Amino acid sequence: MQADIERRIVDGRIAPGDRINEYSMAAEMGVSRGPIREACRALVKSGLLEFIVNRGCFVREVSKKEAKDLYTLRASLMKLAGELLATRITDREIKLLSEMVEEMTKAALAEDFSNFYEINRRFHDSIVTFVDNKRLREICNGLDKELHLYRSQSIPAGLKDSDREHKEIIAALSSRDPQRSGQALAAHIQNSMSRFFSAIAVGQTAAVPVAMTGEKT
Amino acid sequence: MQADIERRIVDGRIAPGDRINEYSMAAEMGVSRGPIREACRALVKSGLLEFIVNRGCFVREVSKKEAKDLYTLRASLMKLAGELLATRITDREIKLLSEMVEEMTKAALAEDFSNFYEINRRFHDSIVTFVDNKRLREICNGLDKELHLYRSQSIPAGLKDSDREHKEIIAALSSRDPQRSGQALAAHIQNSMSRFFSAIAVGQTAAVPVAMTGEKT
DNA sequence: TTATACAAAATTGTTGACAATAATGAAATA
DNA sequence: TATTTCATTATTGTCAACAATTTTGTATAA
Repeated sequence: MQADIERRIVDGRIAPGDRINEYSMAAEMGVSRGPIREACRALVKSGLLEFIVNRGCFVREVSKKEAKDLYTLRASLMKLAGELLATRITDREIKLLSEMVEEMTKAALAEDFSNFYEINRRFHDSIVTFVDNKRLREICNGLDKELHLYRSQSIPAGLKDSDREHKEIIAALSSRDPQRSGQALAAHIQNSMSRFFSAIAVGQTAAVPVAMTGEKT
Repeated sequence: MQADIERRIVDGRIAPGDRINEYSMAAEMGVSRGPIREACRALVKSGLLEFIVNRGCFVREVSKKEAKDLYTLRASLMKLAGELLATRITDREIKLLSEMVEEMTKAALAEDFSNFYEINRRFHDSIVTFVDNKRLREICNGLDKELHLYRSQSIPAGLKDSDREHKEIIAALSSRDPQRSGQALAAHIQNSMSRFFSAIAVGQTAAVPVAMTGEKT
């Protein structure tokens, strides 16, 4: 239920700014409004929805400033994840991560972006899972979903750089060096942010007609 | 409504492990079960309640391992807060923080622990507020509340050390040195954790009769 | 034409009732 | 006595209806 609404938000079927109409949503899902309202309260707390009394729940519109703040947070937490994981990661876990990076390399070559992004998501989730700090994982995944609200119209950019950074993350974790691992992960998130904002900036200047067909800046 | 239930949990009127009886809670608050259920869904997402289908919501029981994980997270985020704040803090903000520390010093001398903790809470909230990263603030305050579930029976301990660390935080922020500020805040949280677990350990060995009058380990 | 006032419709807020499930306690059995 | 079975009770899950509020559309006036 909650996961269902979440999916609709994350994959863009409901766009930022849209209101969740309790009645329609309930009808679509074949339930009454009660469960919908309950699910929405949880999504508000997790940052995907905004709630205005007597007006309802709206899909969050994440501003550029907020997106930067979220990236900063995420970079800091992934740094922590790297530091903690370096001293406890198992060979098996390194192998699993390596395999994902290999798959991503292939997907990048095949220009299969949606597959790349899905593996990428799993890659980052695996890292925070291996750290074995439940709340860290929840928060990181929450931030990722929130950022997705901003990135939704994301342009695939810098896959080659991303790939190189993934390999450095694996190397750092394999060396079991906390500092290097933390640094590798923090840098990767910060670079992702840079790449994303660069891609956006290009889109704004070079592709104005497209950008003006209904998107928000 | 949600804040009301939250208060009951944080100040211990409802203890960890207790179930939220929707009907009684609704009656106590003079509303029906709907709004109570909605509020509880939010509190589940924020980590204060645990939800089991067909059995209801229970106040989280935070294990020692989880408490350590939360402290680790909080230390890392407060470090980030220090790093970010150092380069943007205003003289006025430094003054406000200094005043709180002074008040805490007084409260510590007067052995007014509840007052000390309230100012301490405001002190830490002010720091994350001044950083101007909304989500960082929300997460830090959330972690604090969650930790409160574990610390609820907290023994006042190391107020003098805590006071000294607060002064170093002020000094570090005043010097506008990101590294030093981050370090001061991270150390403060880590030391808080150490002090707390030491106090707990003492209670377990030296004060067993007291510890056995109904508390949980 | 624009602005305002007001009625109608849509939507959220809240409730009480009923269904489904789990917890409790008493009776029957070993 | 201890254990199991089963009916009773308590509690959560869901719903549909109504109240309160906001939004929308229309008619009126400047």
